[in-house]
Amino acid sequence: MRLSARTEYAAIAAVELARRGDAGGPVGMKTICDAQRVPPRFLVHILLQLKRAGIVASVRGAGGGYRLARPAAAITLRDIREAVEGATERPAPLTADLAGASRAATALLAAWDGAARAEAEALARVTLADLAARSREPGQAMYYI
Amino acid sequence: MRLSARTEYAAIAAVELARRGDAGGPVGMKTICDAQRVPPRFLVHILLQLKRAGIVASVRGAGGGYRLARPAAAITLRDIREAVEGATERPAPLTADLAGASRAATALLAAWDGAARAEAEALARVTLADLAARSREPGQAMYYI
DNA sequence: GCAATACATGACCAACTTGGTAAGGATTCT
DNA sequence: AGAATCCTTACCAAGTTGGTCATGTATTGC
Repeated sequence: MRLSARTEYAAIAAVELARRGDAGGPVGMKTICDAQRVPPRFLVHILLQLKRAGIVASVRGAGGGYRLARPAAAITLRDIREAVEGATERPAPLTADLAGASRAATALLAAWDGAARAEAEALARVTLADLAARSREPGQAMYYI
Repeated sequence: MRLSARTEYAAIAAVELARRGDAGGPVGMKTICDAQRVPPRFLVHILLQLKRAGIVASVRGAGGGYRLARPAAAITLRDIREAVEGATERPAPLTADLAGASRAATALLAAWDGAARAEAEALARVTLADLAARSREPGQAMYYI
């Protein structure tokens, strides 16, 4: 799985919003950037995409900022990835001339799609609430590469 | 899951080789291209990658061509994708400054990695032998998008 | 030996994507 | 009014992708 910087930043920001919750009013971009070392000029665009996808909501003006548009338990990593990368869930067939599409190509396409589905389902099982909770657990085992 | 043209072509070519089997000697590039509508000049490079990865073997000279280097049942789509796209299996963390890596980032990384693993395992379950057999089944249900 | 066949290799290129910056506009609070 | 903060569009450098081209090298058949 290839992970773009946009997607990673989007997830980091969303988890940060989930961690802060609704109390304390909306969270400013600056706060997120400071906490997570994300280039602010870039995060603007990403948050905008999340907003258009209905994942976050914004409050303009002084004292404004962002909050999650839905409960953290109702937002998954899959939602976030789709919001940022577009719903390119399913691998498009190169061999689009359907008449000549060999059965081999058909079988292949089904296989690619199965893998894409497996990945998407794995992402759909992780909610922002999970991640926020996990990020608060003390003494958690470090994740090593 | 994003699927590059290289990967798709590589898989198509590999399945074609599996379909033809070892009888009849090596299969020429031209044969593959004609059967599957792949630009020949491009396929050269892809087959070379597959060769370097030990997935196909080549025979040079007149009457030469390609064949699978291993039994079709021992080659999976995962092998092919890794051969072509490089073993970029695991999403690299942007927040590589480990000391400051928040627990949130750590939890996220584990989640991304889980999804990548799920996808890779799904691909590893599909062998070229499966695909070749499936491509020979008559009256198979068409795969619609 | 020679020509034809067919893989091998590296250079090159246009188009697109990615990651990020810049600047000005709109909205709200004080 | 003025400061804070989000919104929008435009722009840009660098890398990746999807190919093409030219040329080299190995093998077979005559």
